[in-house]
Amino acid sequence: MDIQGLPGRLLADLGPAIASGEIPEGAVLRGEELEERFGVSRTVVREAVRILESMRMVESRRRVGITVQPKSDWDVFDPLVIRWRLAGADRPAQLRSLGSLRVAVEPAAAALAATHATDDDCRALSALAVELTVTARAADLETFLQHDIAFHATVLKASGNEMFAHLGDTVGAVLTGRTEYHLMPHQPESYAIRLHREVAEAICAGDPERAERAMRTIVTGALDELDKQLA
Amino acid sequence: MDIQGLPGRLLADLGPAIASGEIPEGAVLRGEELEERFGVSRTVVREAVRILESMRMVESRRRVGITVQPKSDWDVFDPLVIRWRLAGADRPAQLRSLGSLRVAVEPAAAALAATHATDDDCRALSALAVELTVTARAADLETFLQHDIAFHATVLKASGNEMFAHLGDTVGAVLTGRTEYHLMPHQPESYAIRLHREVAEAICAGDPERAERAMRTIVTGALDELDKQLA
DNA sequence: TCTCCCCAAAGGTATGACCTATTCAAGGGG
DNA sequence: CCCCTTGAATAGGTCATACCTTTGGGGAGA
Repeated sequence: MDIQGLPGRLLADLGPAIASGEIPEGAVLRGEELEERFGVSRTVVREAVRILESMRMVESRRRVGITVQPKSDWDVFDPLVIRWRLAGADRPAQLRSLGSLRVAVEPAAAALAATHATDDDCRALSALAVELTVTARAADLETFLQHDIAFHATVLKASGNEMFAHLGDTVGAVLTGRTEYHLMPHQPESYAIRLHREVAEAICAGDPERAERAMRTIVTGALDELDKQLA
Repeated sequence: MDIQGLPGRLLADLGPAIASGEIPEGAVLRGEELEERFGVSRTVVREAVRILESMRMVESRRRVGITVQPKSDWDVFDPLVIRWRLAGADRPAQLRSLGSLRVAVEPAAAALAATHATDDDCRALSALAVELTVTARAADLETFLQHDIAFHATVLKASGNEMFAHLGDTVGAVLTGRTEYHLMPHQPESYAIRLHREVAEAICAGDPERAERAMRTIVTGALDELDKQLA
C-alpha cells in the first residue's frame, strides 16, 4: 500500500471502487455513512477524503456530502489513480492513454539520454540489454519483464529530466499490466530485443537521432500490438 | 486557491515554503509546532500534512515527526507541486523540465489531433489562430497570452488522449510563467504565429505529419529561447 | 564498553461538542 | 399564481481532549 494507517485502508477501498466506476460519477457519500461502513472515526474518514479530493476524484461540500467527480476532472497523472485504473475496468483505456504517452515521451527521453547519460547509466543500460537477450532466449518471462522495466526506467532517468524520470514507475506498471493482459505471450520477439540493444548502444555512443529512432520503433510497436489486442 | 478551508491555507503556506527550499530537505516539523504557528487545531494540521504526504513531499513517522523528503521523491506531475515550483526559486529548473515535456508531448498531440479533432475543435482552433494574429499585431500581450494558452490547450484536448488533455493547464502555467519571466517581450514574432496557423490548418485538414512538424517547430523554438534566457 | 530494556516523545485514532455554510421549504407579500 | 424572504434542518468544518501505539534513545546492569 502507499499511504499507511487506517486512512490508507479506506483509500485502498474507495479509490479502486471509484476508479472502476463501481461508485459512479455523481454519486454522493456521507461522511457518517463511511464511518459506519468501515468502522472508523471521523478523523480517518476526513483524511482519506481529503486525499481523494486532492486528486480531484471527489468534492466535499457542506450540506451536500462527498460527490464523486467526473473522470475528466481526475488528476490522471497521479500514480495512485493510474494504478487504480489499471487494476479495474478502465484498464484498456488506461493502457491506450499510457501507450500514447510513451510514444511521445520515451523517444525524446532516449535522445536526451544520448547527451546526458552518465557512465554508470551507460554501464547499466548495456548490462540490461545483455540480460534481456539472455532471459528472452531462456523464455524466463518474469525476470525478462523486470529487466525490461529497469531498462526503460534507466533510459528515462538518464535523460536528466526529472519529469521523465518520474514516469519510470508508470511505464513499469504499463509493462506489467501488458504482459498480464495477453497472458504471457510467446517468447519475446528477437526484433524488439535487438532494438533495445540498439538504444543502449546509441545512447552510450552519444547518438541522439539513432537512440530516438530505435526507441520510437519500440514504443510504436508496443502501441500497435496493444491496439491489435484490444481491437 | 485549490483546496479550501483551513487546511488549504496551511498548504498554501507550507507547500511553497518547501518547494522553494525555504524549508530544506531533511528538515523535521512537529505537528504541535505547526498547530501553534498557524493557530489551528490538530485536525487541520493532520489533513494538510496528509495531502503533502500524498504528494510525497513529506513523510510522517511516529516518534520522529514530519520530515521533508528529497525533491527527487516529489510527485512532480502534481499540479500544485508544479505551481509551487514555478512560483519559487525552482522556477528556471521547472521551466526547463516542462519545456522538454512540451517538446515531447505537444507534437504528438498535434498529430493525434489531426485524426481525432471534432468539428468544434477545428472551429475553435481556427478562430484562436486568427485571434492570435490580430492581438499580436495590436501588441495586446495580455489577451495574446490568453489565446495562446487556449490554443495549446485545445490542441491537447483535441488529441483525444485524456492524459495529454490534462497537460493543458500545465502548459498554460508555463506560458504565463515564461512571459512573466522575460518581462513582456517585444511584439510576438510573426514567424511563431504563422506556425500556429499552420498547426490549425493541418489539424483541420487531417494532416498529422504537417501538424506535428509545425508544432515541433513551435515548442523547440520556445525551448531554445528559454535556454537563451537562462544561459 | 556493550547489550538490553524501559520510558518518554510524537504521531495515530476516537469522541463529543459546537460552528457554519447551504439547501430546501414554508410562509408572506406582490 | 408567482416570487421573494426567512427560517430551520442537515452535513461538513473545526476544536479540544483523551487515550493508544510505535519507536528512538538513554540509562541500568553485566
